[in-house]
Amino acid sequence: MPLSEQQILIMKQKREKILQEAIVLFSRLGYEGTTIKKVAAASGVSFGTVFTYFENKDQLFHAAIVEPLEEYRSELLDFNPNETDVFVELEKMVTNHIKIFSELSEYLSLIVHIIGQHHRFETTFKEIDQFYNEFREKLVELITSGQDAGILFEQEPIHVATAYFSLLMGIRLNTPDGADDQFWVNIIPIAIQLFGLKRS
Amino acid sequence: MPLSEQQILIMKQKREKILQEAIVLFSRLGYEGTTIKKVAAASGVSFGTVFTYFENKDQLFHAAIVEPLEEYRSELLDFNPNETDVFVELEKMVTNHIKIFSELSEYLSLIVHIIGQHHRFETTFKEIDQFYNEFREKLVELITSGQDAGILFEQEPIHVATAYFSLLMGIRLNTPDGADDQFWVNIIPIAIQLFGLKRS
Amino acid sequence: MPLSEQQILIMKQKREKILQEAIVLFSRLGYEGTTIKKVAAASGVSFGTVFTYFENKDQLFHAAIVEPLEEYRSELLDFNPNETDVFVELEKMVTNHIKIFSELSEYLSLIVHIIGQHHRFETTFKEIDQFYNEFREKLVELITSGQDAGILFEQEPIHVATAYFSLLMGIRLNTPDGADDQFWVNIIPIAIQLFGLKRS
Amino acid sequence: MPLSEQQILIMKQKREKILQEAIVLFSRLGYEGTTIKKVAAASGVSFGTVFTYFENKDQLFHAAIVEPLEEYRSELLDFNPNETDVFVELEKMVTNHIKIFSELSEYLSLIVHIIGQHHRFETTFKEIDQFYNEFREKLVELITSGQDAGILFEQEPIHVATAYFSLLMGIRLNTPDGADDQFWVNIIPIAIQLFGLKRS
DNA sequence: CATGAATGAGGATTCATTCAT
DNA sequence: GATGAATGAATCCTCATTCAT
Repeated sequence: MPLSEQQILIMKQKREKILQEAIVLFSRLGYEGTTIKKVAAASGVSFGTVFTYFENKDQLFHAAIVEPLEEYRSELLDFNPNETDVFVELEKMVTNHIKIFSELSEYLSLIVHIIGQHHRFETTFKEIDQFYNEFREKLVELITSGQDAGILFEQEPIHVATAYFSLLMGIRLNTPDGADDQFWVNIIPIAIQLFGLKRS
Repeated sequence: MPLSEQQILIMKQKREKILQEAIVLFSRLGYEGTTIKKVAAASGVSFGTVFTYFENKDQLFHAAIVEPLEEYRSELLDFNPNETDVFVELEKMVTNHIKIFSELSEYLSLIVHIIGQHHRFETTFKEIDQFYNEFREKLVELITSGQDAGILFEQEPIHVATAYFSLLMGIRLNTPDGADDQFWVNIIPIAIQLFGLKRS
Repeated sequence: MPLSEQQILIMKQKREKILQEAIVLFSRLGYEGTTIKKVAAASGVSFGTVFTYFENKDQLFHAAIVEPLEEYRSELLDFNPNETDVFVELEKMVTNHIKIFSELSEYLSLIVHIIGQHHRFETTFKEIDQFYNEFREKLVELITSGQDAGILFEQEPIHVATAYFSLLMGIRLNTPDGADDQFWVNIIPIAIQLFGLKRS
Repeated sequence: MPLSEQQILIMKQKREKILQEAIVLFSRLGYEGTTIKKVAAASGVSFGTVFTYFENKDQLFHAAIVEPLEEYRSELLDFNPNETDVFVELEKMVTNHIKIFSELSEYLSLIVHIIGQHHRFETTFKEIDQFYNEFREKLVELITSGQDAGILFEQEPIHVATAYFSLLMGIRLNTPDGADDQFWVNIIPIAIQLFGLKRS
């Protein structure tokens, strides 16, 4: 007797709830600081139920990293590296990225947690690293376009891409969650400078 | 019976050794991942000896963060915000900072560990935050000098300072330990751009 | 709505299947090593179904011991203690017993498991013990017959019976499952010696 | 500062105490039925202390099997297979073996526990099996001597050895701990019969 | 009746901390 | 001061059992 659609939906939601709470806890308390007990309490399920949805703590952690990564991937890669008007595209892209990062909060702490301890979380780290490289490659294309079009100063594109991503991450890391929107808006032109936009 | 000078020296060295190994372990394995036993083994002292020098694990952790911070503080604040030739001072400063950060490695992971989890390590975090503010304030002075002298574009100085520090941290975080010196040299001009240097 | 005959048959078979697999698992893995999940998987039924047929794990365990015991009881007691030709009867009996024990394998491990831990499985142990006594009593009759007839040396019959049963059990226990038939045949005359058969 | 002799002695005794209690518990309750908590309580030490002396439960179990085995090995192998007077040697040996087995009690249940579940305790089982083979080989020598000397009937020696050991084990297994000495004495002549002693 | 999600008690193990030597 | 044995709280995980569907 298979589960009813209703049941399946409830289970999906329960799994999602556990995962969301796990992300928050992992990012605030780290891997060891987060206990299954805490995750269960935060999710409003019993201790054992966490294990119904995730085989073990490691797997929960892995899922907490990787599943949201997929969502962010498309959002962050949503720019056209071959756009003719590089200036406009760049501004649009940075604005978008800043917005995304400003809302990332908890999750980014988690990512940083992994990067900072990649020795420990190798498998998971690799997935992040792969996205990181993908992201930079697409940025390189855009930067090269801009340099070819004479809109950007000549700089090694990969280094610019690295610096740009690092800036986004560093700022998000150094900025308390409560920062107002204006702060993030102010950062936009500063970040754009990294690309070496020629001022007319 | 007072300890001989010899004794005191040996004890100082022992404490220092334990602290150094603790920094490495904490940064690689995180707070919970690091055990006193591991610290003792790495330092070549017995288990109980760690407690002779540090009251408990928390205190050891705190010391592992705060004590090196003092060293880095003076190194990082070693620039003159009122220098007449802002351009030269800026270049010197950035070069110096990049050098420091490129060598920071293990320790910075630790700092990031704390920042990412400031909820957990409040007291320790405050000390880092205080340095962070001090650093930015001094940068603001320099940036303002540059803007007043017409060498830098007008931008909100505090945001530039924030972005600059974030960039340093973000890059160090995203760069594997083995990166060669040339990489870091290449970052220098890109970082300088953040300050809005007018190109002639 | 009463169940159809068909239904009842299917259920009986299902119960039997579960019990058989439980016997195998209990004997290989012990009581705690055997989980309901494993039993369910081995029986091709779902987890909860096991509880449809057996109230709880203890009951399943008890059934796994006791139900086959009934089968073996009649097989093992199938000899005539008052037979005139004790020699023939003895040989027939031992041959039969050896055959039964050689095929017992898994199940006997289980019995031994209980005997070895009678403190834990008291109720179940008593059932085994009762059969043990019944078996020995009937053996005593046969032995007494033989001694009275002057075919067997005088020895305390109950001790001979005890030794005989112990031998059967000990051999089965010490012999790997794969032993060939010849081995078991070779044991027959050796076992018979226990009874003190006068050699002519 | 090394531990004092006094300390070392106390520790040795403590380890021995834990091991002894573990043997009793393992044999009464089986592997899973025995918990570290119970072992600790029975030994009068705290929970964590058990782990000071034994790395984990598996190791404790292994030690509980193997360490006494060494003691019993020499006791059980203490007979001369080349003795001229096989009859005397045989009687002496059996008497000795019966005595040992009668006192073995708890420990033998443990051995049986392993043998009955050799699938699960492979490494440990191998050590027992090795002793088993060693014991039978030495018995074979004695039996062969007896047959060569015309004192024993011709029977396949290895099978006799197997049956003899099985008898010892089976009896010990089927006999409650409280059995009086007389019972064991009575078993001696019955056991000797297995060897096929020619009656004069 | 069959299924399998939910629950939480119980078990092995780790580890910070204490303290006697 | 140095050592490491003793302790037990806290953690992850398993699993029997319940019960809604």
